[in-house]
Amino acid sequence: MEIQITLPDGKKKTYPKGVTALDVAKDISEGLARNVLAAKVDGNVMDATLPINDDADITLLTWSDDEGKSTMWHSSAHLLAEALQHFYPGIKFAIGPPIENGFYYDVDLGNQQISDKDFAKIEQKMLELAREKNTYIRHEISKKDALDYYKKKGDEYKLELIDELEDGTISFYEQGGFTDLCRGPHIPNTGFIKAVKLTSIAGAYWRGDEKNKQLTRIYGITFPKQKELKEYLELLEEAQKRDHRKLGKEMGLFTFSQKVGMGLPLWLPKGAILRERLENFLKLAQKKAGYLPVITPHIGGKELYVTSGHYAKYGKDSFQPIHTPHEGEEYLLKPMNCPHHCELFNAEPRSYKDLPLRFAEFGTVYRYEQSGELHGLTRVRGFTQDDAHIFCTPEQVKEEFKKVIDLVLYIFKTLSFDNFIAQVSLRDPEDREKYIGSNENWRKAETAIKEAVEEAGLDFVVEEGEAAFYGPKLDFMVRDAIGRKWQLGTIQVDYNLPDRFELEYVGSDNSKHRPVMIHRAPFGSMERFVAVLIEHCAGKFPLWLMPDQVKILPVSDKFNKYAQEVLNKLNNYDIRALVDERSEKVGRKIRDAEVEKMPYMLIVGDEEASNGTVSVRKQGEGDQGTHTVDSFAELVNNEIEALLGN
RNA sequence: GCCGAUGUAGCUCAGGGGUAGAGCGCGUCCUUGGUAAGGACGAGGUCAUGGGUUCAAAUCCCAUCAUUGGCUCCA
Repeated sequence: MEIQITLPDGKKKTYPKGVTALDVAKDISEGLARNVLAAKVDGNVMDATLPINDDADITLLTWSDDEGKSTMWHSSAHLLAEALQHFYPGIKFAIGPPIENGFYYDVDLGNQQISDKDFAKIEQKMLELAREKNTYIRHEISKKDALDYYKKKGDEYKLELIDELEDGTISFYEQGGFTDLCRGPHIPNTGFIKAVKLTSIAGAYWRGDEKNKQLTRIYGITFPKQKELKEYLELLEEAQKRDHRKLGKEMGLFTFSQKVGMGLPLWLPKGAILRERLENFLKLAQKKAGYLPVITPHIGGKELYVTSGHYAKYGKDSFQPIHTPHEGEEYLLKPMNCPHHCELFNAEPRSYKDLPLRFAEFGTVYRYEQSGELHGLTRVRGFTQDDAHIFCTPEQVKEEFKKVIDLVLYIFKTLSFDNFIAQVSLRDPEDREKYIGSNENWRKAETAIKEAVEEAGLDFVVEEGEAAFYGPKLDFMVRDAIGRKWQLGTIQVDYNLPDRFELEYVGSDNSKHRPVMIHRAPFGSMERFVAVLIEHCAGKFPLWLMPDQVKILPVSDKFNKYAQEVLNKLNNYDIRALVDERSEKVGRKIRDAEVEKMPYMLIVGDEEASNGTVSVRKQGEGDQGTHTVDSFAELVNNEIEALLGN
């Protein structure tokens, strides 16, 4: 019996039935066969060593394929388990999947302890086992036998997993002296793993539920070449240099104080200037887009949040109410601006002619976050949202939504954020209880978002179960220096709050109607946005955002006076400059200015002072020749205008 | 909140049961310079906090606090 194998380039070849992907690879070239980690057969990733019995499309997966990498990391998790089993008798295994950068295994060590000091010996053992080139052998096994195996081992985690599997679909994988419940696929043998690095150790709850027992999670990563591990570690190191916490400190942008409280950032002058520029930039864009400014207080009466539904949902997990000393009133620190904005809408009778009504506010909100979750400026307890709420008719929703998408994209483009992910977050179809509002409204909102996103031509991913409890949303996600995903901009459709606050407008038919609300924040929060911006540009902000744009470097003390004259002139042009008056050589002043990422340096000495000029040096680019102060100012302002696209 | 790690000068970090260390930064003085580090001298620390062990603790032990890597959560 022969079968036909179709390769990705469309080439068809005939092989005897039962041929393996590895055989096919060997047929193509020995070199390829040495690099095949797994195979995709009719769209399913499987072991390269399994027989293929029917005509099939196959793709051979190597290290250059994401699926090849994750197969190897999955196999690496098994290898880690085998090594752990060697050192920690009685260890129980939970789950050990591949992840984006490597893999982990969750284990229950019983009374034994493990720490990162043990990593070296575990890594060595893994490499030793890898060198044995043990094959990963797949065993199809009956549910009963699977259960018996783990009953004997006393591993309740695997038993729980098997319990949920259907008989006939269960497989074990065995390599060397280790057998694990596993769907697969795996690499042919452990020999592909040439470099191993265990990266961290952490607690993780069994099945991700904090009510369950906490297991020990060991993270690691492996590579087929030692060199690649080295490169990866260097990359990590580079990324850490961009960490906004480090750069924020170095550049004097923000700080924290124990006395003020954890998760409550303090903006230093330079950071405040940066943030102010961002705010002004957005304010201008919003003004053009028809937003109206509003201002609301930092606290709100408890009833406000009872009405909005937030009290029932988050009351217990918020900063607790503030009580007035004599009247016994209760106020909450505002965790969001929308209830206040609803009351602004309600302040006057509204006509359909007023809609869409767009209320914008840089509103500072306070949310209780668990202490362990706080992180630099990306996860804080007090932050300022670039918030706005659009009140519109149901017919206007899609159009307004699209306009907001345009605004977000304009902002991202201006700041050259290009590698964001647009994520449409919908309800969890399994768990309707989590959400408030009618099915009808949810369906309307979800449809409006999907249509708006499609019409805007945006690439997006859909995540079920990620919606806010009151409505679906479109989030713009970006990654930070260490690869973590953060939500920046967000746009959310809400049919719920207008109901709860009984918002109404008079339609053209002279009867009352309920408006729809769109919550939106292009930056998300100023804190998080600045954090991501810092990491994105490694502290080299666009010129218009730089807290200090120009440093004037007198060649010697004798020219400090002329430097001050230049400074005054630049101030008149609204250029933020300062003078390096230290008694240092100009080479030193240049170096320091370069290191602190000063966009422009103006060297002034005898020649410049007598001609009323400056010698211009651009950060990272070097000498730009001599300019008059006026022409330099023009140059800077032109550059800024070009960046802002005005 | 839970599990792990860390906490020494303004910053980055070394050290380690018996006078507290380096580099950078900072200050003073010398030098007055031309496109990425001039020189000399100096100031700065109850070694996170509180207990314990010890003749003696920054060092060992315990607790607390903070920071940090994860987990859970995230309007």
